[in-house]
Amino acid sequence: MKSGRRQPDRKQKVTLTEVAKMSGVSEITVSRVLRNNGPVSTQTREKVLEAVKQTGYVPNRLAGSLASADSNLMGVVIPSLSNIVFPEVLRGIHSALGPTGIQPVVGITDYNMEIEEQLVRSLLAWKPQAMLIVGFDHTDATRQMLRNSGVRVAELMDIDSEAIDIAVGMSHRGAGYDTGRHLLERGYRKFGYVGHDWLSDRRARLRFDGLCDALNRSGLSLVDQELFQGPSSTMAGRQALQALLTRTPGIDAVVFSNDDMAIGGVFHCLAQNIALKDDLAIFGFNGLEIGGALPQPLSTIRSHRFEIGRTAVEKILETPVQHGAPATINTGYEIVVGATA
Amino acid sequence: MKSGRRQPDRKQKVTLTEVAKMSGVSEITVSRVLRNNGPVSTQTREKVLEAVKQTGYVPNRLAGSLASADSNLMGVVIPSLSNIVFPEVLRGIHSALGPTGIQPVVGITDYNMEIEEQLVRSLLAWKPQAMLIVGFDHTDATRQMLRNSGVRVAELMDIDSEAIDIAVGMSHRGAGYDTGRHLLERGYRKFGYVGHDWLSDRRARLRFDGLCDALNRSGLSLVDQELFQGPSSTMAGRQALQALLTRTPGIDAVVFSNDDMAIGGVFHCLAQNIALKDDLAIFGFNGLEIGGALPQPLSTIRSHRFEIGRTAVEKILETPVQHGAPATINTGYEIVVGATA
DNA sequence: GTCCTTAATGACAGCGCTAACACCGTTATC
DNA sequence: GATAACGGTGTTAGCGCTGTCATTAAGGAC
Repeated sequence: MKSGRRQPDRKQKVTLTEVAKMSGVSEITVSRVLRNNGPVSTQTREKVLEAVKQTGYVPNRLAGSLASADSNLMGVVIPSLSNIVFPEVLRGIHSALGPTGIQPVVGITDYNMEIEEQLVRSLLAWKPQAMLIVGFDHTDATRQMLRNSGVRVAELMDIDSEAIDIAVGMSHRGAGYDTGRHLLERGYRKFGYVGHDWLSDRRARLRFDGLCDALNRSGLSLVDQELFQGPSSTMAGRQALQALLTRTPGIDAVVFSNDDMAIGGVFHCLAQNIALKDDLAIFGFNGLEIGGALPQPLSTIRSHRFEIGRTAVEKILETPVQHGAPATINTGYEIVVGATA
Repeated sequence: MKSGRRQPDRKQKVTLTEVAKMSGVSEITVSRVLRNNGPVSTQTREKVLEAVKQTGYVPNRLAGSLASADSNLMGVVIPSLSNIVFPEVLRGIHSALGPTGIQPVVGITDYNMEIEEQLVRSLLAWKPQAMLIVGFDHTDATRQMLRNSGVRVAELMDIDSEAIDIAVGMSHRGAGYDTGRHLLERGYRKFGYVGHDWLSDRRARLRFDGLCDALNRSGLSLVDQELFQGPSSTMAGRQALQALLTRTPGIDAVVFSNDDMAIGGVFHCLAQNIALKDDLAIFGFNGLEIGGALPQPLSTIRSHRFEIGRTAVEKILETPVQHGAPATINTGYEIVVGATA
């Protein structure tokens, strides 16, 4: 038992030292074998690998990363997992991370900037290779920390503001605007809006602004709107549409804050025998798979959530440190014509 | 510039040493202040905090964890993010982890046991506090590593096999069986099944087995089944139901592998004017929110995905090391009667 | 044979932090 | 007034690994 003053039985069971002793070489040689780094004879390599197998040695990355100042972790900060879009972004991140051996450490802010700050602080403590974070709404302290960290930072989803380092996403204002144009071109004139909590979803707000903008330019404005306090959901969309139509008859097109809500709207129409598109146009946002499987495919805008995650990781790994000028990558969006508008 | 042989500009910018010097105390005192650990006078504490603020010091957890053999990381291994249930489990995990300051490190296996092994290996290298992993299908090496690691291991979702340490989930066999009983009691007799890839979804297979079991005990068996090669999706469910009904008319109840698929089935019926429940019963699994928002709420079984994640973390944090006997926690399920069966 | 290069290995210091113990001065205890 | 107890602080020695340089042996060039 070696132990100096430390507990004899700390967590670590087998260390490099043991493997080195067993295979009759130095620690650094074992390290070289394991990392495939530096010249090692085939003989030695085999001896070492044999010893590794025998001992069941598991390297300690904490020690490794500390010694080499290179952690192979990536911080990921997202507001929520309830909204389907973020798991999809995560998928994209994972897909790009797969081959690199980098592991994501995920934090959830619940749309709270204080929690986000806290989270960024503790993620940076792991000396991550890079940080991915959703949106532009951060406290000054958060922005400060991210800038000072020196690691690459990607702000995801949105490109309507200036990035700390790089931003990867699409213009939500533009999407809202194009939604309005699309519906106007199809002859709709009496617009309603059904949305969810704006405080937490700044991007929904941007789309709303874009929509209003498009209407205004045609001398129109929203006839009525219904905002649901809380996260978006199908049920909320269904109920909100009912409320809206009851309060304000005559509306011929309703734009929803996203597909979840819009599908709820579709369900309301199905239940009430309201003819989609003819009696009432319904328009969503996101382009979820389920919208395309509806009896009448949902008219919506497809955002490229998976690509946002993947692209961000790819871009960030190209250059390991922050270069001066912030950049923006537009992953775009496209209108899905569908059959509900 | 201190630097010995190392690069003068490694990643770390400000260290404890700097903060200590600036505030005129020793490193350990700074450490104590920052960890709120050990007695420190208010005066000293303030001096230190001031210096921390001035320097923008960010602790290095790699070093801290190495020194204290205690990492505050938790490994999480899930098969996929495409299937909505796993993000919900993740939510549960996050919710329980929130107050503890432990960060999850997430790995995705894509339902591949080799990748899983690889992933477990590299997650264990971070000396996590515990490991959460979905299901019981692991390679021997994976099981070995998990057992030897000494850290708590929770296997999630399923409780139909013996756990390495603890299992948290529900009986999928039982859910399938109860689905069958429920439909039989309602007088359905000609059963069809629509499912997705069994290779990747062992739990769907267990439910299927349970269903068949229930039918057999009533002297019945499936009339026909349609398996979709690939991940579950609403569109797949819709198309598969169509195929099934075309091939085998006269079926009066179809059990789907999950709600995604079942909702696709509902959409098919809506599009074809097939009267749900009367002409054809549709039954899902999961109890997704959207099923309840349909014009006719989906009949299904609610699994407690969020609770599985939360409970697993809570249980695992109660006792920090593996105790001998494997345990099982049943989070249960319940039938949601709905209006489609 | 000399010089140079390259492959293979090792010695050593140190990454940034914390556990363990030691120490000092002050106050409480009798 | 001696002893104990405690708050507050520092010294020291690592945690387990890898970067850097040194060393040896084995070829190749000429």
